[in-house]
Parts: sequence; C-alpha cells; structure tokens
Amino acid sequence: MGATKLEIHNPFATEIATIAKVFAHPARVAILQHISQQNSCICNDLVDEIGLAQATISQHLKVINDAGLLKGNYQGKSMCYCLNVERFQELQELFNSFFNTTASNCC
Amino acid sequence: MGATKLEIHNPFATEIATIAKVFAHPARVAILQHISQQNSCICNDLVDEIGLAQATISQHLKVINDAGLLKGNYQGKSMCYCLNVERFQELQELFNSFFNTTASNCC
DNA sequence: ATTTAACATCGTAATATTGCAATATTACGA
DNA sequence: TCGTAATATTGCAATATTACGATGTTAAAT
Repeated sequence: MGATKLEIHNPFATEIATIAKVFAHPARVAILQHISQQNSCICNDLVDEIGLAQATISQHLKVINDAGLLKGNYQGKSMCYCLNVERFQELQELFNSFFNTTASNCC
Repeated sequence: MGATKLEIHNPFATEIATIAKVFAHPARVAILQHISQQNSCICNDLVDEIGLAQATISQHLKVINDAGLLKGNYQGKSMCYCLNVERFQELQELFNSFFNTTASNCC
C-alpha cells in the first residue's frame, strides 16, 4: 500500500488536486513564468533559464501540456510553446471557486 | 539524482509550489472541504467521512497544519480543527497574484 | 539523401509521498 | 491515579515523482 486512493474522493476534490499538482513543482511554476515573459518561447531557452537537463524540462513541459496549458507549434527548428490563456484562467477560476466555497464556521 | 532541485528556482516559484503541494492531494482538499462545512470538526468524523485510516488522516492534517491553515484546540476529548481563514485567504491571494502576473504574449 | 539542431521518449536511479498497523501520547472522567 | 477515548508518531511497504544520460524522432538546411 501507499499509493493515492484516488477513487474514494469526491470528483471536485480530485479535480482540484490534479490541477494543484501541475503547480506543485517549482520548475513548472518557473517554466510558466518564463513562458509568459517571452515573446517566442523555445525549449532550449528553458534549459539555460531553469537549470535542469533538456530531458527534465521536456518532461515538465509534458505535465504542463497535459493540463491543457500550452499551445505549441513548430517555428523553424524550434518548438514555440505558448500559454493557453483561456485554459489558464479556467484553472484560476476553479481554484478560486474552491477557495471561495471553503470558509470557516467555528473557532 | 531524482529529488527536486529546490535551491535552483526563484523564491516565488518555490513558494507557489510549496503551497500548491498542500492542495495536490484529494484527501487534503476533501478534509478542507469537510472542515469548512462543520461547526465543530473532530478528526474521528474525518476518518468516517474521507475513508482513510486514522493515521493517514492525522498525517494529512499535519501537512495542512504545517501550511498554517489550521487553528486547533481541544474540546473535551476531541481536537477541534478549524480553518485559519486569514491564512487561507493569504494563500488564495498568492495564487491569484501568480495567475494574474502570468499572461501570454505570443501565438 | 545526409547532416544537424531541437525536441521527445526510454530506461533507470534517487528521492518523495501515501497508507496503514502498531505504538505512543494526551486529556478527561471515574 | 487508572482506564479509556481521541489523536499523534513511528516504522515500513507500495507507489509516484524527479532527474538525467542515451537514444529516437522530426524538420530544415546543405
């Protein structure tokens, strides 16, 4: 035993947790910050900027992409990763709805 | 190799990731939801409600508590866990400042 | 067609997280 | 103070995540 018992929790809790996991690693947060500050976003930049190996960056990008947070297309030899703003704001709203519906009653 | 290279990332990215980790498990999200819905919050309730062993619930509560999200005091034999609303809103604002400052420029 | 540059994927090692049984601790009541 | 109920801690097994070297893939240039 030891694995997360995903199936026993309510769907909203599972959804919030799944989203939170994307932001639960500083490299992924830093990648999102860096992408948002660039006009054109090339992975090789990220390797220099974040300080992790290319394979590791690629792996983190996959997690971010799997969350629907990236729009990417080839430009010449390099991949241009861009933020999917609509999806990003969707996640922000989901978080806020969790935060807003969770309030205190006692103490 | 394999462990998170915390030291190489910028402090804000590390802070966001640390906070996100608290919400990155459905049991912890469910615990926070449940605490917010109760007038008095007893851990034994949580064991029935969440469906995990007492030791596991206690462990998750520790993570939530370490993030400063709980105010607790004994009421009779039971611990009364309550949400630290101020801190909770602080985290919400940190998240929102990350979301708001991260925007798209290309594609 | 070959080479080259940029990324993706695979395999694997190191570390972190999750879950629970067993055991400790704590606070209250008898 | 002794017993009991509630919660915390410990120890360990199972699983997940992180990181990177090696290798595969893709697209453009030569």
